[in-house]
Amino acid sequence: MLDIKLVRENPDKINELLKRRNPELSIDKVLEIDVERRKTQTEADELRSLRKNESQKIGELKKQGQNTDKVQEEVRVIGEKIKVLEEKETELDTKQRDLLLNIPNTPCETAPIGNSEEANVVKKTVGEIVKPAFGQKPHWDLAVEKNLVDFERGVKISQSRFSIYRGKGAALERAIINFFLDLHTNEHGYEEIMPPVLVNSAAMTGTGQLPKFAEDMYKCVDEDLYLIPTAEVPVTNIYFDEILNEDDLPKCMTAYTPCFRREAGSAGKDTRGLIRQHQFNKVELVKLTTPEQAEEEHEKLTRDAEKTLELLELPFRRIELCTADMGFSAQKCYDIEVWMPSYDAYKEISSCSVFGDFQARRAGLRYRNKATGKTNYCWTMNGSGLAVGRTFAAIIENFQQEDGTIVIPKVLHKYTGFERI
RNA sequence: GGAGAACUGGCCGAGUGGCUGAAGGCGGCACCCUGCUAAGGUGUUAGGUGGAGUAAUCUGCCUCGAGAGUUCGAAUCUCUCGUUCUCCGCCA
Repeated sequence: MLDIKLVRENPDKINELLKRRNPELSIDKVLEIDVERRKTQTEADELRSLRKNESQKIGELKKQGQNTDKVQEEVRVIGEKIKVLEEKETELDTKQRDLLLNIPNTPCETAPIGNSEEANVVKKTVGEIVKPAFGQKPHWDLAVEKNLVDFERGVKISQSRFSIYRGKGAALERAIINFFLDLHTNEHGYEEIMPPVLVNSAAMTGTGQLPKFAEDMYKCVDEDLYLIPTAEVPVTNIYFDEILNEDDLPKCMTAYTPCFRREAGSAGKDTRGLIRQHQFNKVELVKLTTPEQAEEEHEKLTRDAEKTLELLELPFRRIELCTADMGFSAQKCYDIEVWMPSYDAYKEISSCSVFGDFQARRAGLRYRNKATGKTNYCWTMNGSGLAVGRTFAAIIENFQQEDGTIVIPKVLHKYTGFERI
């Protein structure tokens, strides 16, 4: 959620930044309501102040044993007026909040400007793309052939885009998860978190999934609970409505969870294989930082995610997303894309975003500034490190041999217990 | 699911209708004292949202789990909901 004070003070700047995302975005409507809201509040405040003072007088008069009927009646009338104003206040307040909740974050100044993914900027490319003479099979064929993933029976017990890892496939998926977690906790200094995968609407609102993206999530019928679309939601909200000490920042956390997405708008896209499933495994990285730490910590976080691919020896590249391609809550975002032979292209495998205080304002994540004693909103950022299923797909596609076997990357051997499939 | 108890500032904890945005303690911060990474003293320290001012700062209002109600006036009384603890029941 954008800071209303900032919006009020720099309306032109905010509008300009928002329009870099989408020319239709504007905060004008919010500002209109803001003016009225403040006016109403001032009126109500004055009346409340009056009531308070008068009520206090009644107390004193009663102590002196005087009759207070007349004053009481006057104050009662004031109370009625206050009630009317308070209703208006609440209404305007809600309206303003609703509008703000549906406005995306402003992209940072340096984000590449553009109106489609064409404008994304490649920042670096790592590893060589080897196109073997024999021609690699796409992972959806290879995984079925080797009985690593059972797509058809997954659909039978659930629905389309749900699948079953089995045998060495399940072992490989588990190995990747463990490898990621071990690397991030032991080498990169993250705390491992194993959070609930069902969370309430407050948490979903805190990280920006609600109210705008309600139709993309699975929701419990009888309770205020949603299946998480990413571990970002429970992990970022761990400190919901808390005030942290500056000394405790940055908070670096990593979590493996299954993730659940309805993929409402993507019918027909990536229907084959593991790329776009309704349920998938992901190891997430989340950091809560001060604004000063944010840039450096984001670079580190992105490198931490990239490190996993380097160790797996998968070719990948980092791109910086342009203003139109960034997620709702992000102000800056790097995507890491891994080489996928079946697409003959790089495919997104991790998104490392900085949210500024956009999420923290929604989630009430604050810290106490050591020098001034004042509280401040944290900055939040996250990145998947990485989508496990996509990593799985990349491994079996990139490392298949002419003889039909798949060579497992060395770093995984101690987790899988086998070196080839 | 049923019964009882509880929910107050960063934390602990007083507070049963006006003098309480809230005693006291801990923790934090500042300064002082002290010859050794100890102990002590003094002061300071909630959040939100408005208004005035270039600013330092001054000032109104709201907030004692959430919401509704009673009242001239609610942390304090009533109701609903949530959460926690204890006991009972149920349990793939």
